[in-house]
Amino acid sequence: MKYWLMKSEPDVFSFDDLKKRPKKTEPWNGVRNYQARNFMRDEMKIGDQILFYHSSCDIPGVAGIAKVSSQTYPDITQFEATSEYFDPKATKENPRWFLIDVTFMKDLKSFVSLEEIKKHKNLSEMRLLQRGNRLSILPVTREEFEYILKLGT
DNA sequence: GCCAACGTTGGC
DNA sequence: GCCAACGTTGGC
Repeated sequence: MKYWLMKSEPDVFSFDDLKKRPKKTEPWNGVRNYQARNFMRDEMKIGDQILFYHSSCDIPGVAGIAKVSSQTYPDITQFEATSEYFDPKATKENPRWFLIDVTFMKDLKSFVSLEEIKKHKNLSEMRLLQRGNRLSILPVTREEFEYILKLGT
């Protein structure tokens, strides 16, 4: 099993929004970055655990725990001409963008802010903290995942 | 709103 | 295939 951190802007789609979805599940559509796509297409498997991270907001940080709940499949928004995620170069025979479904797994007792994460030496190697890392999906080690889980408990 | 970092695009 | 220009991300 692998561990991941997935960023979402809470104004657009927050951890609470995920909990309110039917089956507490959301297809992670709209990713248009190849590295992030490759993670979803090639590496993320059902049952992998996810730190659900709020970005571009007043207090960035990990809001809760989710999990991967589907195998990879094409992001349908790439075919929809009216979608903001429409990609004219993608075809159904040859889709360009893939995703997985994300499902709510559990709440944290307390939000683990980016500020808090930065205080802990054990987390200093996290890709999240490395310079210029703007990827919306990042791998996390088991140790980092468990450490953050503990901070939030 | 600023700006560093970096991905993408397109002309050559 | 290079690289300048441009766009986006995201913390501050």
